[in-house]
Amino acid sequence: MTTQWHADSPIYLQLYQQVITRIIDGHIKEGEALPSVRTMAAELQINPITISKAYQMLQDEQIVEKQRGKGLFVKTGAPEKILVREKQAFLSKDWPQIMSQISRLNIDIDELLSPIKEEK
Amino acid sequence: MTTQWHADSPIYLQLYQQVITRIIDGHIKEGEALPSVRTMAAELQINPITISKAYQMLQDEQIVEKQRGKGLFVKTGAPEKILVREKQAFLSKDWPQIMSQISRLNIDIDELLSPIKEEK
Amino acid sequence: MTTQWHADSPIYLQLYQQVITRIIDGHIKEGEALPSVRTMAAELQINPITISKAYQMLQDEQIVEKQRGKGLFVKTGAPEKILVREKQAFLSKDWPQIMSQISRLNIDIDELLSPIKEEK
Amino acid sequence: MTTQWHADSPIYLQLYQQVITRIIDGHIKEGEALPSVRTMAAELQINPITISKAYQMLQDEQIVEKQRGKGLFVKTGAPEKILVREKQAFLSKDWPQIMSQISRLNIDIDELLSPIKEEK
DNA sequence: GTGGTCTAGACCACT
DNA sequence: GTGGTCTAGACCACA
Repeated sequence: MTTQWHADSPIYLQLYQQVITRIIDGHIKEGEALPSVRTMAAELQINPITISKAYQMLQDEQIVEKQRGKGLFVKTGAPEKILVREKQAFLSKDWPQIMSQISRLNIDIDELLSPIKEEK
Repeated sequence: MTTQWHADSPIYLQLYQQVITRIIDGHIKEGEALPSVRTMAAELQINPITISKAYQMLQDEQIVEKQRGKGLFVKTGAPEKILVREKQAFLSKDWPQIMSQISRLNIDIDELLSPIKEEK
Repeated sequence: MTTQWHADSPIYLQLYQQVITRIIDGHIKEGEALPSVRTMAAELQINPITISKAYQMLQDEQIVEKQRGKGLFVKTGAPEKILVREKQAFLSKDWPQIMSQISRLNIDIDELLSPIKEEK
Repeated sequence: MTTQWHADSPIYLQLYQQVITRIIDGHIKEGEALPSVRTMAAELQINPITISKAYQMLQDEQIVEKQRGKGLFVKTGAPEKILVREKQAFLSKDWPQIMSQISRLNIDIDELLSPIKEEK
């Protein structure tokens, strides 16, 4: 997991989001283990506490579970669960804001989408 | 200017964004004065320094100019300038991220847009 | 006296400096009157108090004197007096700072002066 | 960093200028950290917020970057960048004014420079 | 009246 | 430990 951090959001959140993404897209599968805090910390050159914070969030949200002495494992059903949750969040929170932003800036939606339509 | 603050971003930034919005939509016009720091502070029940911080940003970005002893005034050309700047920012930064998010979550674009199409 | 104000120094100081300059370069001569506060204020679209402040400085420095009921008049000997004073101030305060700035920025003096030498 | 404040410009600006100077002259090098806000505040007997204000300017100007939770570090390339910027500012803004001042006061340039020539 | 600066002290998020 | 934000209250320069 190679990464470049951007300054605007806390590292632990960026890391959290990355793990989420990798679970959704199948890079990390149900039942698989996450890299250990130490491994991760070494690889990403990051303070272990920061890693822990991200991992803690994943536990709090029931996405991974701790197996004592072994590490953290992706729970069964987690990928779908995440996908559904993120979709809902996007549709109910992000998208309305995006739409209002678009109309506020007087941007033409069709123009935004034309490149995509062409792909079809 | 009635307002409800949300916790996730600093007040001075929210205030800054609000002024920007009110300039874009024409509530505050070119050459007009912003409400004085003290007025604003009293009205919004906020520390004057917090207001100053927002106003300072607007000066730094050449959106507003100080007339010594009189107050802050919207510079001529500012509304268009802001609009262009925000549009560009949206198209080059926000929108690509939104698109990648949409494809990442495997969301159907037509579904997103159906409510809008119906408006037409 | 047509003028464009710049924001970085107070108007009354800019005005003061202008009068000084016009006395040095002979536009306003010994014994001549300054435009009245009111005239000046109307012409420059400036608060009369601001004009007064500049005029007061000129009185304090014995450059002009009040003739009751008539106005302010440039004292005899004022032009030379100013010239000497400003020269001294420049040589003892400004110039040393300029020199240190030049060396700090590692600027070549000859390069600065080449355009001038050519004039000769 | 020992300092004596002068009254005519705000402390945070003087501090800002000092840091700039120390970066140009190599006392603070690329990649190095600035003294922490608290350290500086204690050392200079100044309110931390005042320090922050100076540091904020340095960030806004891309001279220094924040490493979250670690402190502020001089960006690579910053020293040259600053030097170039300051030189340009001097040549395009300060120097012309100086020259006009010199001619206005009818000062002989060679006389100004004679002490320097002798150094050679 | 206007905005700008500074202090003292508190609280927060991040690493 | 780091910087960022906010408050309450004071003082100043400017018009």
